[in-house]
Amino acid sequence: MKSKQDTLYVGSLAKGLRLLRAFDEAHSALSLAELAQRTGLDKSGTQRLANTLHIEGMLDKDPVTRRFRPSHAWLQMAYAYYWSDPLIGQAMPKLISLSQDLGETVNLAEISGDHIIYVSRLPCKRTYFAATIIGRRLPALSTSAGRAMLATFPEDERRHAIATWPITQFTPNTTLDRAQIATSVAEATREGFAISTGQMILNEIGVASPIIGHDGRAQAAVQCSVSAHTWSRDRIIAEILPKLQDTANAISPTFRTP
Amino acid sequence: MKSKQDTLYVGSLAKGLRLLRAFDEAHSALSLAELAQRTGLDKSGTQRLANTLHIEGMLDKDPVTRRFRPSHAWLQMAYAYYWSDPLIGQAMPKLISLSQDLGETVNLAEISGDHIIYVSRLPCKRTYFAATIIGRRLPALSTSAGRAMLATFPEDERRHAIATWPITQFTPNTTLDRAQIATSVAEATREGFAISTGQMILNEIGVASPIIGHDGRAQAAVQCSVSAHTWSRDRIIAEILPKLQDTANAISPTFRTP
DNA sequence: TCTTGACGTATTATATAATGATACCTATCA
DNA sequence: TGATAGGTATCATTATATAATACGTCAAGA
Repeated sequence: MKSKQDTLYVGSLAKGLRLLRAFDEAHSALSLAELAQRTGLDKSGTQRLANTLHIEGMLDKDPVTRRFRPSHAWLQMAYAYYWSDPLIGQAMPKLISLSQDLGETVNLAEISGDHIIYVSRLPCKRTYFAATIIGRRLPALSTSAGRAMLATFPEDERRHAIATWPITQFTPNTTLDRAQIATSVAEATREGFAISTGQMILNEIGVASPIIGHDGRAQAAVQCSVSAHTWSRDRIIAEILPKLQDTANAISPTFRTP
Repeated sequence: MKSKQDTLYVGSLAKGLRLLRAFDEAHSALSLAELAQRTGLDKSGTQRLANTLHIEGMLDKDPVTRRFRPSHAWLQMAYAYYWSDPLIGQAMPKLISLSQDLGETVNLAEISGDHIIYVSRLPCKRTYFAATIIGRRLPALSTSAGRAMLATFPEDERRHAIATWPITQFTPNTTLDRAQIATSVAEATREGFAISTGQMILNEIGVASPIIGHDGRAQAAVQCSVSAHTWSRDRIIAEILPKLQDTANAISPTFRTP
């Protein structure tokens, strides 16, 4: 086995993390054998690592099926994350007000490489499960929040991102044409917000307004998801957007004081 | 250094987890030295472990202050947790309806040893930060949710818990007298719900209704937090409780089908 | 009822990979 | 300018993780 950068790199720890990452939406409870298969580790190693994680309280083990599952510790990690994110403390009360005001689902998204990640979600309507829980990562180019943020980046960076960042087709309407995305982002640069339709799920419209940092770049965006059945583009711009932008702007100034 | 259970236990992995656990609400960004101090590991070890976690994307490193912070991966872990919790998928849409219906903050709590942990939170009003984020662990005996769940346990277990589980004084009103807690839990056993005042924060009232599993024990509870300034005990029981219990009951049956 | 195979668990000899001491570098402050 | 503290890099040593193997258990199929 190879070390990525010898001597400052602890392989066993990295392997343990591989086990943790083996769990996702499609793999919520894994047997030892599945764990071994998904991580590419051998049986013995998986056994030892999984046992260690179990003893340390990172994995629960069903006493009858012998399957491992994420433990409550995984939620505590989110808790610790929230305290460490300089944005979230500022944003939270304002997002709550906004969601109550709009009566629609409000999200806070941050950029995470070439994806966005939903850091906070305040669902107001029944939607599909994945839209109600935090930590979801989506290709930035396919989301209103991602486009709104990207729109604040320097032009060359923007162009590079549009050309290279990944796109996954979620619905028949997911925009795969990068030229079209470029248009959408350019519009967002001009207008200061992004709007997208049916990218993740059909008949869902997303609007997003960037939260601008001290350097002019957005690290985050306030986003709102509504149903196309009850909302038109014009009405969104007239009724939702102003409040959305006010909220985003209200969060911006205090972010990372210089 | 000693292994807890020789040979099936990987010490380096466990130490790496110690680093992760060093982050909490009071320690959101740690320098190498602080990390070493908080984990009790030596400088070299901390360096290697922290580096590994950084390379693997578990810790972000501020390039200027050189401090480590939880990365977005910590939120992804919460995401994976949600898919693995058999209760949450059932509960989520019903909790959303409830919170919209009540216009008050609704939480889903689960038992976690002698604590409760908030698994889902739907804040509807501005409150203190910690009440808006998931993953918070609180002593079960000091919370309405904890008492509501405990109330469904067999009597000897209940008695043992009341006698031994930890209590932390958060406010001047936090009940420290275990006899009083016993009374409160007994009442919850009779009535099928628990109500508590000013345990975590002054002028906050919590009501909780247990979600009963197939074995008659509650693994979770639906909880609602309101302000004592606008709500009386009687009005809570008249207006909030019925809906709260309906929701809890609606979640129960499908939980862990036999 | 016996055979087979898949899976979880336990043991052990071996050498790899984690270790911790030490030295180096870079800031900050007196 | 010198001293201190904190971060970074190097290296010999052996403790510790490893992978092979063997054992136990259960369920399916013949």
